[in-house]
Amino acid sequence: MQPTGLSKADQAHQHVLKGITTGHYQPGDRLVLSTIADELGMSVVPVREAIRRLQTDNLVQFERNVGATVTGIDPVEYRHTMETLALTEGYSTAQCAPLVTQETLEKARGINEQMRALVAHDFAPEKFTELNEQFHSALFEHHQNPHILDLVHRGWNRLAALRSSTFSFVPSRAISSVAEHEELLKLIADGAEFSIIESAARNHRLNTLHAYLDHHAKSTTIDF
Amino acid sequence: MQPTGLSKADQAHQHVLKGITTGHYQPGDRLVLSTIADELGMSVVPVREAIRRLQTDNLVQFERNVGATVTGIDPVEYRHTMETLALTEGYSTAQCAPLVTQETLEKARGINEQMRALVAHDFAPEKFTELNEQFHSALFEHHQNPHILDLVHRGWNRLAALRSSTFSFVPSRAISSVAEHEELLKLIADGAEFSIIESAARNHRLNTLHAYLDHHAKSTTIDF
DNA sequence: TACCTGCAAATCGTATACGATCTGTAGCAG
DNA sequence: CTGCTACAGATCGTATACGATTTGCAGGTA
Repeated sequence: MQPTGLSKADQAHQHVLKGITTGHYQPGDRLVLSTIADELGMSVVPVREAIRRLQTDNLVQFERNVGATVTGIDPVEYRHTMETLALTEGYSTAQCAPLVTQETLEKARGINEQMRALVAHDFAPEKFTELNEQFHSALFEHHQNPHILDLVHRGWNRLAALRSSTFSFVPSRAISSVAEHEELLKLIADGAEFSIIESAARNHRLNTLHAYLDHHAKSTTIDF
Repeated sequence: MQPTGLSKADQAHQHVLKGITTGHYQPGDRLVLSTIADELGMSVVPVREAIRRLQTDNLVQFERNVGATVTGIDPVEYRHTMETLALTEGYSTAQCAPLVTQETLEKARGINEQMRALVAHDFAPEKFTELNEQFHSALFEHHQNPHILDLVHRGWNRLAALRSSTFSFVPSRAISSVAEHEELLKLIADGAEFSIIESAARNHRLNTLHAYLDHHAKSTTIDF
């Protein structure tokens, strides 16, 4: 075999992570160690390690002597995740702004135009969310602080796992989102100062969150 | 035995974490699974899990088929850690500000006075750092978002592990620090708005970082 | 019917055993 | 003396086996 193929624990990690993000494992599903081990043709030990890694990312809940379940779409959890992402991504975007090249700027504009077209014609929440991630990735991906970059990635992973794309529930938010993207790009292109860009990027995400919360408040009586 | 004592993996985790924060394990030390397992009278499996957990917190570095070492005092890592903590703690402090009770405020003032006394009389960096953590904990501990609170805690853990208390290298920073604490308390007591408190708390930590960087730049020729 | 008791199945937690990989060193060739 | 090779020790990676805990259900009792 290859001298440095991934360790089995890594394989298991990727497998389960993919299963969660693609929706093969639905929130609430149980993740039985032995079952997954059989599927991958390995013993339970590496699988166990993979599950625990996912646990620290809050992608699965783990109860001792009972087992692991995929973390559910708890509205409270959604709020916490979005808030954390607003914080980290906002900072990250602001700090990367001076480093954004003309080329990257163009790329981001292109993605945003695709999003605009999608909104106008046949809106598909999943595709929109995917483009949305690409758009933001382009703006923060070159962050110099690996810790913060890692936090941003974890946030996106968690959102993907929740599959609770706000745009599914609140399509109208997509329009504002595209407009805010354009504004953000303008700020970056103009070389706006750090705090301006940070709060723009942060509020952009918080606005999406609030759109969801407003929508949710109308469809349930439970206040959270 | 107790029906639900900690699992051995948890015991191992706590043991090694404590070893790192207390300095029993120094940065750069190797953490050999079998050795630790013997010390704790358990097999290597739980120890392995504990080490990997510490790895995701960036407290140890792990190389496949080689082993784990305690993360060293890399100035670059220190900067990244402090920057991340500035971000998360600043936000956390700002969001908790409206919830801070009169009682908590008094407690924080008391701690800060102890710090002031320490600076005036026999300055001890370790004690000062400990009080510093207590001071800030009081202000953010009731944060509603567990994700962010967790990030703050991880930051502090990492700092404790690095043991690279800025105040050891730059004692003069301690004086400014106490003054900034007082300012921060005043802002909270006066009910200053969110962004004011956030940037005050963030900059307070960044100032400590910069004090360290300036000091370090003078004592080495390596620019980073 | 409602509730308690006890057993059995499922599942996780850990120990032990063995194979895989890396690192350092001793020995040999040039 | 220098550089390469081969071997031995150390350490991790994983499989297998067994014990511990939880859960659910069946059966009995009030």
